[in-house]
Amino acid sequence: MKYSSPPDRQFFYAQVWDIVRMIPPGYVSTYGKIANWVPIAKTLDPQSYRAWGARWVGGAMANCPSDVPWQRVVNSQGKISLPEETKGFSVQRKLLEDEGIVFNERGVIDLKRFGWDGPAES
DNA sequence: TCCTTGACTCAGA
DNA sequence: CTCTGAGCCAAGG
Repeated sequence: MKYSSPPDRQFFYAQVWDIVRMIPPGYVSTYGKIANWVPIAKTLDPQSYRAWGARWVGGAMANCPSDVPWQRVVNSQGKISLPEETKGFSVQRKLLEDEGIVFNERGVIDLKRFGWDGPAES
């Protein structure tokens, strides 16, 4: 069956955190890319992973240890993936600006300029 | 056990 | 550029 083996949430999160910790200051990555860099459990259907991996990464960010630079993870549009009125939004934006990342008028980060290419590129 | 909800992404209009 | 719909797992109430 497609989802016979439930993903090990703890393990998945740990892998995500490891990758996020590799993002250099002043750069950002996206949920989707990170999901791609995490090895897919062989028991997991690739199609489901494609549809849910990014959200699981989001879940990992929501539960990350304090040593993980979660603020360097944004959505594929280059925007902070949190409601603007929340505390988290302002915290994330400030942390990123302190690292030198620039937001345009619409609150969008230029991924061409600040996007990180991944573990392999480092 | 059923129902809701979630830090997503991509294609199409 | 903005908005919509589809994709479809898992934890928690």
